[in-house]
Amino acid sequence: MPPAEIPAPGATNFIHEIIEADLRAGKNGGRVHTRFPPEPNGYLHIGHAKSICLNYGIAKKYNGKFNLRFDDTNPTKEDQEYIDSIIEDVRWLGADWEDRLFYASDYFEQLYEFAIKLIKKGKAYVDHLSAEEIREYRGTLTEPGRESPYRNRSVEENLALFEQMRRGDFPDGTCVLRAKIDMASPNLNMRDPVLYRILHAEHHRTGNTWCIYPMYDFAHGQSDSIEGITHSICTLEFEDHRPLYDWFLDELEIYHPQQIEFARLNLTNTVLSKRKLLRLVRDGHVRGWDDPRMPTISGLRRRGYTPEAIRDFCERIGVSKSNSIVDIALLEHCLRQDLNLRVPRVMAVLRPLRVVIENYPEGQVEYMEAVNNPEDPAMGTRQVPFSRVLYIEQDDFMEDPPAKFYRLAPGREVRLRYAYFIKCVDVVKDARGQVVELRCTYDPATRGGDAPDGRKVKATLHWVSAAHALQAEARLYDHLFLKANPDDVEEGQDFTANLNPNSLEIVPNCWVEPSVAGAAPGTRYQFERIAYFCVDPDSTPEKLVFNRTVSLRDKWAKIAAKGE
RNA sequence: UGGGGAGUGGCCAAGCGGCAAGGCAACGGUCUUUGGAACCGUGUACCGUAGGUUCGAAUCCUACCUCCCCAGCCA
Repeated sequence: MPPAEIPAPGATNFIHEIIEADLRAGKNGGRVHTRFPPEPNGYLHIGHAKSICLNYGIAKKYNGKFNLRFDDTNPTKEDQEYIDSIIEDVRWLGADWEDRLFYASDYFEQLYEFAIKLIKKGKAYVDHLSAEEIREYRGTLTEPGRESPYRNRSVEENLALFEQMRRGDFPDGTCVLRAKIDMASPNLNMRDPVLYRILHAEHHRTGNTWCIYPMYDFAHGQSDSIEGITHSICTLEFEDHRPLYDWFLDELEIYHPQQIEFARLNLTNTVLSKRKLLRLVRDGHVRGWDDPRMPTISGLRRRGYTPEAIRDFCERIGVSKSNSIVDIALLEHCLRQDLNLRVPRVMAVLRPLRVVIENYPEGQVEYMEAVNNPEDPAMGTRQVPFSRVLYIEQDDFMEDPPAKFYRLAPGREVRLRYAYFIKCVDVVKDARGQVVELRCTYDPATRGGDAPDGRKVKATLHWVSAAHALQAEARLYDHLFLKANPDDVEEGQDFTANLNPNSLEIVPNCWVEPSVAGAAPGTRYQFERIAYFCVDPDSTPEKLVFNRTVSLRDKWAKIAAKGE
């Protein structure tokens, strides 16, 4: 259920409540305008999706507007690659910024003018203290800071110095522009924060036109103001920056957006910080930002997630101000919920066990009609070839079955989905005693899956015709981290100690029914009784490659696990 | 021991003074040509703690406890 389709009135979280109160009070002339303001220094992840859905959802719900703006104020960490990926991801998630794609760098000249205004008001000064000295002068959490000796330079001197900074007269680190607020403030953000620093770095958009760049704090609030953002929604850690943003807006006498903070998303069994995700990529713990195990949007997309499932998830987790860790099982639930209704079924055997139907004529092939999706008859049917030699799943046979195992066993009869009842009459083993083949017989009267005499079987197995099946590789993914909280480690260890060594299992020799031939990367299927899969971009016509998106819920797995 | 936030069943989360929604998870069961899906059922939540106000408090007041964020010329 995309946010775009639920314009139903009524607050569903505390931010909606605030907005509705504003609307009732006639604030902003009834206007609602939000934005998503990423820094292009990494890939977007599921936590960002929460913010995107929140902001875009609000714009849709209250008939407002939504901007995409890059807060690109630090050229040393940003890159066009990130801009491209972010644009792709936000669009894929379904948020529409129409023609309002902006960059904080679009406002560099304006921001510079704002700085001049503060200097002229005697509210900003050029400080020649070194970075270390500034830190020392800032004081601590419990002790007030000290004023810089350069704090009381004249307006003229500050203007001249700032002009020189812009002109490039000084090397990096020589001096900074600082706001003149209160070195004794209990809020460290108010202790004369740095506004501009010298960075002789080429900016991915403005090139070399600037060698001074505004700090995020000096750019963010004003950018929102410039864009007429009515509700600046951000995460909790910016709560104590709010007084600073308010100070800028007041001193500059410009439009005043309202900042509202909410708790960022945390998910069990994964990490959601850019720093840690970057580390996983750099250290080769995963194959890249779009590794299907990554909680990045690109990773989830490659894994087979749908935007709808992610939106539904973001809807269900709610929005509050308390730090929380959402169970990743909820994300997976939303995924299954969505996939179940729209993804076609297909039969595939991951770990093949050869089955020969002794009484089935050699060379004969029958085409069985199979339903593409029992949840949606409109998806039609397909023909699946059946012949004398088949493959079934190794797990579907046990020579010495325990009590609740209903599947195939010596002498037992089961149903082959959409085909016949078969009975196991013999088990063929190799020299090591491994079962390598099953000899079975079929009952021609059970074609279609029912016995005219009314006898029942307790299990239905999926299968594939050996002569017709396509070879494939399956990549089975599991949680990236073993512990719900990856940061729960022993002294001296870090989160990588909790990495799941089995987060990727490659099953090289699988067989899938021929109907999937030619499927494009990204195509999703449910391999019946196993899991949802999608075609990976690594797939070739010769060798199909499938990613396991999410497994089916498996009651037998639970029963089996309990038995052990 | 400065400032800013938060504490409701295993995990999220409603609740805004009148006698604790919902979802996920878990556990039973029904049904089933996916042990899938669907459907039905199962939790004495002393609402962080202790006091107080009130006929009545998760909701108001006081104190305390615990957790998170802030000392980048990062965002």
